[in-house]
Amino acid sequence: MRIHLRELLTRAIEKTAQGGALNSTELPPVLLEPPKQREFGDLATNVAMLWAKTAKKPPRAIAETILKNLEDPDGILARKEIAGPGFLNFAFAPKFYYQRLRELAAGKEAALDLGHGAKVQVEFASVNPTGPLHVGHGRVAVIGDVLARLHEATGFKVEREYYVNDAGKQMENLGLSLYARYRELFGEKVDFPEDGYPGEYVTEIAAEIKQKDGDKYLKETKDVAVDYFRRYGGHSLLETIRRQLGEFGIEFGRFFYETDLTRAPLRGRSEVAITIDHLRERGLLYTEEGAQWFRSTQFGDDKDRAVIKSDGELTYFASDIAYHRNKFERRFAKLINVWGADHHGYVPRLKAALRGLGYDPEVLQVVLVQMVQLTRGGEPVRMGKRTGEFVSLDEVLEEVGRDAARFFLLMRKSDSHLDFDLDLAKRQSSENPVFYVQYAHARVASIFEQALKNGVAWNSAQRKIVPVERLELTEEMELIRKMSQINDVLEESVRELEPHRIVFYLLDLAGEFHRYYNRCRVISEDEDLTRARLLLVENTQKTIRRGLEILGVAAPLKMAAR
RNA sequence: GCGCCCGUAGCUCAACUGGACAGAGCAUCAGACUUCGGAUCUGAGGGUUGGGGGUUCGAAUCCCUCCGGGCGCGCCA
Repeated sequence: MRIHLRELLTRAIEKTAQGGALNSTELPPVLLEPPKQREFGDLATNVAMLWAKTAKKPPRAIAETILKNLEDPDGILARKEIAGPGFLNFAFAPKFYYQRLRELAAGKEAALDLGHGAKVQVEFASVNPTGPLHVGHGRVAVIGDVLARLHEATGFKVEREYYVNDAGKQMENLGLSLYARYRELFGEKVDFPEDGYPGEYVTEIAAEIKQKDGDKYLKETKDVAVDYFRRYGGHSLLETIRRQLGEFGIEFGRFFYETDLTRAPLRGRSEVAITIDHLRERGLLYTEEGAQWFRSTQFGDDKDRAVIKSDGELTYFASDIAYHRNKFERRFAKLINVWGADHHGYVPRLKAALRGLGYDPEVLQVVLVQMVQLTRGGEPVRMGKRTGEFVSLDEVLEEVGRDAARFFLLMRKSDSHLDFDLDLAKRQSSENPVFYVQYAHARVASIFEQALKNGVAWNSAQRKIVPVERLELTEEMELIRKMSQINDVLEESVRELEPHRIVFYLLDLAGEFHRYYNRCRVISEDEDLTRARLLLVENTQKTIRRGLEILGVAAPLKMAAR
C-alpha cells in the first residue's frame, strides 16, 4: 500500500527541495504510516515537521508547498490535507482499492523482493545435545525458523544453520552421567556426578547401550567408556532434537560442529588456532597468569576475555570467535543469531572480537529471546533443566498441536517474557487466536463450496472480468485496505526482525473478514455482485494463507469437527 | 555492587522506533442469524503508560533518579 504513495510523495518532496524551500541538501526520510485515528485517512507523514528544523520554516507552510507539488495523475487519492501541527494526511479513492484488488488477484502483490537474492544466514536453536528440547528452546527455534521463512518470502536467499557444541565440558558431563547410569543398571552403587544430567532420558540411553553392548564398558577403562558414552549420547540426543524440531516443521540446511573448528586437519592447524593467530598478529592478545587474553575492552567490552586457559585448553569463546569468523568468510550479507536472552552479556564480546578481526560487526544481528512461562489453569508450570523436571517440547506439541504451539510462541515480541497458557492453546473456541485466523481461512473455503453448489462460474477467465466496481461497502474497502498492507507489514517485520507483527496483522485481517462476513452475504441473486465479492474473499483467503505460510502454521480448508 | 531487558485497562499484550484523543484480545455487562460454518459479529464500561524530574513544537518511546520484576557479570559451556 505504502509504495504507491511513496513514489508520488518523494517526487513532490524533490520538487519542493529544488524550489529552494530547504536550506540543507539533505532530504528528510519519508516515513509513511497508517495514522492511529481512522478519520485521518489511510497514510500520514510527518516530513514537513522533520523538515521544519533545517528549513527554518513553519511545518504547515512546508506541508502546503509539498501538497502543491504533489501530482496524482491516476487520481488514486480521494483526500489530501494538512492536519494538526503539520501532518500530511492522505486517503485513497475507491479506484485505488479496485486496482489493489485486481493486482492481488493477478498475483502481482505477492512478489515482494527486498533482498534481491542477498545471502542471509540464520543460526538458531543450537542447543547442546545434552538433553531434549523444552518450550524455551521451542520459542527460540520457532522464531528463528520464521525469521528464515520471512527472509525467503521477501527475496533473500536463506541458509539455516545449527551450531553443535560437541566439544566442551557439557558433553563430558553427559558422558559421565551416562556412565554412572550404565553402571547403576548393573546394580552398582555409584555417586552421580555433581554436574551431571539428572533427566530420565539419560537412563534410557544408558539402557539402550546396555541392550546393545551388554557389560562391555564395565570392563573398559573409565576414560574409554566415558569417551564412547559422550559420543553415543551426543549423537542420540542430536537425533532426538532433530526429530523434535522436525515435528515442529523445522529443518536445517546445515549442522555445524564445533569439533570441526577445534580439530586440526592432518597437516596444519585448526581453525580456532588460526583465528587466535590472527588476533595475536594484530596485537590483541596478551598473557596473564598463564592464560591468554583478548583485549575486548578496546572494542567496548567491560573486561578482557580469556581465549586460552592456563592449562592450554581453549575457552568456549575461542571457538565461537572462530565459528563467526568462518561465517563471515562465507560472505553473507546478513548474519542473524537467535539466542536465549540469558546470553545477552555475550554479544559485546563477540562483536568486539569480530571488529578486532577486521569485520563489520553490524552484519551480525543477534535476536534475543526471553523465557517462556507455561501456565495451566492460571497456575505456572514449574520448570528447570537443572533439576530434570521440565516440560519437554514433545509434551507441548502433544497437548496443543503444532499450529497452536507455533502461533503462541510467536505471539509476543521476542525480548519480552511469554506466558504460554496451555489450556487456552488447546481450547477450540473463539478465545483461541490461532483458530480465529484459521477459521477465517476455512470460512472462505466454505463460501466457495456453497458457490459451487449454486453453479456460480468461477475460473481464471471469469476472474479477469469481475466487475470489482460493484464493491461499494465501507467494509469492502476496509478489507481491501487491510489486505494491501501485508507487504508493508512484512517489510517492517523483516527490517526489525520481529515476527510477532505478522501474527498481529493476521488477527487484524481475520477480524476484518469476520466482520464483513457478518455484515453481508457473498452469494446472492446478483451475479455480478456475487463475482465481485467472491474475488474479494478469495483474495482475503490468499492473503491469510500467505501470512500463515510464513508463520509455518497450516491454513485449513475445514476446521476439525468440534 | 555493575551491565542489559522489562513494568501500558482486572488478566495477556500491541503501539511501524519521537507523532495526532495510548489500541486489541480475554474477562464483565447488554445485544445480533428461518439463508454462505455462531470457532462469528455489534455495543458499553474500564488508563496520571510503576513514581518523580528533564530534553522539544510533540514522550509509553530519548536522558537522569527512585521503586518493583527478570537475566547476566568465570581461565563454565
